[in-house]
Amino acid sequence: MQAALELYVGQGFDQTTVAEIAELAGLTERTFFRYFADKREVLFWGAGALQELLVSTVADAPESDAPIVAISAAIQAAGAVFQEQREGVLLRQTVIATNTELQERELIKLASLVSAMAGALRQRGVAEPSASLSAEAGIAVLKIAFARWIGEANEQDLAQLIRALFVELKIVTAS
Amino acid sequence: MQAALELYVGQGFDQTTVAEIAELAGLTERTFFRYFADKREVLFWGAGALQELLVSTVADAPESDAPIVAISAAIQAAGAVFQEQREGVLLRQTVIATNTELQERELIKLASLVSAMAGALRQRGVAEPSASLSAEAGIAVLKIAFARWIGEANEQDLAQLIRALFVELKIVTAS
DNA sequence: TACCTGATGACAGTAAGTGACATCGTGTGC
DNA sequence: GCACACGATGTCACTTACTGTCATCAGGTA
Repeated sequence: MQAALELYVGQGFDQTTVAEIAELAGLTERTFFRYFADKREVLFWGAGALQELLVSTVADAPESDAPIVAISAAIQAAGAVFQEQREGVLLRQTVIATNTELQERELIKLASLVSAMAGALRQRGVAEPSASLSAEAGIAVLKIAFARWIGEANEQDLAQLIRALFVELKIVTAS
Repeated sequence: MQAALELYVGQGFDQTTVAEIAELAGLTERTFFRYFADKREVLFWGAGALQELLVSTVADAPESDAPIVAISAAIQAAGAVFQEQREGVLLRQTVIATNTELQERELIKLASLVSAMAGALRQRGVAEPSASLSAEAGIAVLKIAFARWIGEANEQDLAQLIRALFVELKIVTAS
């Protein structure tokens, strides 16, 4: 992972071959593919942990919380994690921004988060389509908040940005 | 396109080589790649037209319409198009459902629709983040409505399903 | 000591995608 | 009627991601 990220950042994702990564890491190309399904997957190793965080946060929310409130709590928790690792997150994102296939991979990971959160809501007794709608709304907020958090120089608090966007979403959909 | 779809449906996307498609279509592999950036893109030829429909529907909505109302109209218009071509849409979707990379491609097309609609809203004077939030909400509704429309045997009206989901979204986010 | 097992290497092969150049058919100006 | 320009296609060589298969090797166990 370290070798791959180093090369992706240094010379670009497209310009980096798996052979180079393997050599830098001191192993074989074949071994690389035993750990990562493809060249892209290296950048999404943390997705599993993120999903667990979201699911457990939704699951552990107070029973009285409405679906969207539980989702909001989960997204904020995710935001806090990003905030803690700002440097690494920014680096990773600069790489992703340069390559379409990486953006595709990121989107399917987000879609997986939606499914997982919707499942966690259903576990709480929330019916469809409310569960899916809430989960989708949460990821939509995360996407926009994340983009702003990265795009703007002045470092805002991501969790706070997320809260503000949930409020804005409420206003926008109320019309 | 016809040759590719035929083969994808008949023997599966993964099992179909570009060489086969080219042969069936009576041209060269190289020529195939002059028309389609990759093997996946064939299935998304209509994305451009869909985007135009969404953008123009948003643009042409009455000035008095709130952002979410304009978005709702656009998504319903898209739904109507799908409804008209139900057979083809279903066929296409069975192919996409079998392959992860196709799902990724579909997601990035949807993300492109979000950007386009958000742009159309900004053109109407809607500020960020309202524009992006509304557009994201609209695509979220479309995704869920589409999944239900396809998944259930009893053929419901897609536009109607979409309308119901916008209402549900309003309720869900109001909490 | 024999053995089992999980991780890695070695190697051959498939197929997607790209770049460079040749060819061909069609229309246009003269 | 002819030379020419140009867009579309074919040809070919090449890179590289990814896969299947078998050999090897190190560490732990009976």
